[in-house]
Amino acid sequence: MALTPARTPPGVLELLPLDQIAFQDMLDTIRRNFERFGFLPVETPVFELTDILLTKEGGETERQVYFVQSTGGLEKGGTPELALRFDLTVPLARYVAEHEHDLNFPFRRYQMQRVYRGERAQRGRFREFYQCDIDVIGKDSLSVRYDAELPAVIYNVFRDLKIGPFTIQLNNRKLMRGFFENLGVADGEAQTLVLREVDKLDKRGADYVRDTLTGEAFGLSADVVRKILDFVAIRSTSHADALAHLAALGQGGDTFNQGVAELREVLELIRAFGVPEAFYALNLSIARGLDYYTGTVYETHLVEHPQIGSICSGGRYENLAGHYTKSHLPGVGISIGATRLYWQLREAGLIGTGTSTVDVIVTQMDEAELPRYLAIANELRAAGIATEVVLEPGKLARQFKYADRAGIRFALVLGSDEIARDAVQVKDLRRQEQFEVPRAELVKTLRVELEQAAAMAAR
RNA sequence: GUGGAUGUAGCUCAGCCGGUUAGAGCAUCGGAUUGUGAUUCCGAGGGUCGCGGGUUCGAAUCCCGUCUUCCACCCCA
Repeated sequence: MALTPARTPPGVLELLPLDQIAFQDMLDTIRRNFERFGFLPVETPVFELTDILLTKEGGETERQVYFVQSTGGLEKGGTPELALRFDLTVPLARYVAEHEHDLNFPFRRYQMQRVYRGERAQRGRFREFYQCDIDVIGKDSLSVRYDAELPAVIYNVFRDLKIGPFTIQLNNRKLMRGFFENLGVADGEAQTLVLREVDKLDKRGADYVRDTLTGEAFGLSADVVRKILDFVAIRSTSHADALAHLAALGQGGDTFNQGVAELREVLELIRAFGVPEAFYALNLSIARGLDYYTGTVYETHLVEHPQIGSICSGGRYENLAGHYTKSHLPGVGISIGATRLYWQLREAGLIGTGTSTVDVIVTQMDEAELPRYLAIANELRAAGIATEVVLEPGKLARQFKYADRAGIRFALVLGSDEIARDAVQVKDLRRQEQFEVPRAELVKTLRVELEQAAAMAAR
């Protein structure tokens, strides 16, 4: 019989156990901080009704969505009834609209689940990946103060992930739109297109963007383009510098002035939220491609690894669920693409394999003593120590090799000698040390060893 | 979805002006006086050379097609 090659479809990230542990550690850190800031957990199904997901009718969305079809439906043909979610924001909108009367507003939710996009697979781009989102949804209105809270969450998350210095970069869509209006680019659609080009500044360089904007597609004058590029080049180097830049912008139209005022308030509050000023900055080139952002927008970059790009982004939107409810539900949210982040951190050497979740392995010296080994394991487990017992007889060398490859740090050895002395040999495979402890002190000793190991790992 | 490159062992690759049984390193598995791993030594398994067709006495090697993967664009986490 011909074998079917065992392989994953392209565009997925499947990990070996120790890597999976490292990835889960990352998710745990993110979740812990989301909860610390008082966000509530929500999970939604991987698939939604097709008409819910495709309300936007955007060609891009439809091209990237995976449809889900039952066998019966397949025979009937037509557009499938179900589709896989491609982000967590659309499901959130549906969720909030559906449960509107049972939710407490402002509604603060976090959600960490996989999403699916039918993209052409490429390095560091996935078709199945985790998003870790937090959003705050207001009823009728939502203070701009929440726009300042999210950077505080971001700061706490990435500080705890210990992946080096980073900058949360801020901009405001109102400021951008107001600025474009002043230049005569009044049409919303055109502004979006210009913003999208401006977003490529860091990647493609000023010359490319200048050529595009003065070219046929946009037809802007050289003077206007120069003003845009100068404006968009503004970056702050400190809190005071950011405020000075805002002050220097002067007055524009209503939209422009509102954008400036919002940015000023957000900046002031970010500081009050306790984010050190080295970790946030004004960057007027941050545009974000998504057209539903209406105010504050964020991107976060690692200072020492700019090639990684944004590791967390989001912003303010004026009305979350307009497709599903007449209620006006403004919100602000951010998203961490955990799968890509993990993958890139690993590529950059910033994250290694995890530590095995198994603390101790009980080796099998003497098959007849198996009940004794199992009793010890039960005692350790009761004390909260994750323990594995070797159940099949075999050479000790093999057992150690197994433990080593599994990344299990401590191995217990109990043969007739130790049993006679009522003692246990504890071998630390990492430090290549072995010592004997009285049987009665085993749990206490292992606890101390494990605490030390954890403390060393945390440094 | 558009354009460009790639394809030899599980992985990284060598072999390619056509010529005997296709190689290396790493990995895997086994052994080195029976209670100690990752280091050392010895040995073993593993490839219809992406797939199909063509040229030829003879193809991993040349030609055509096809698929795959990768890169860029689009878009984005």
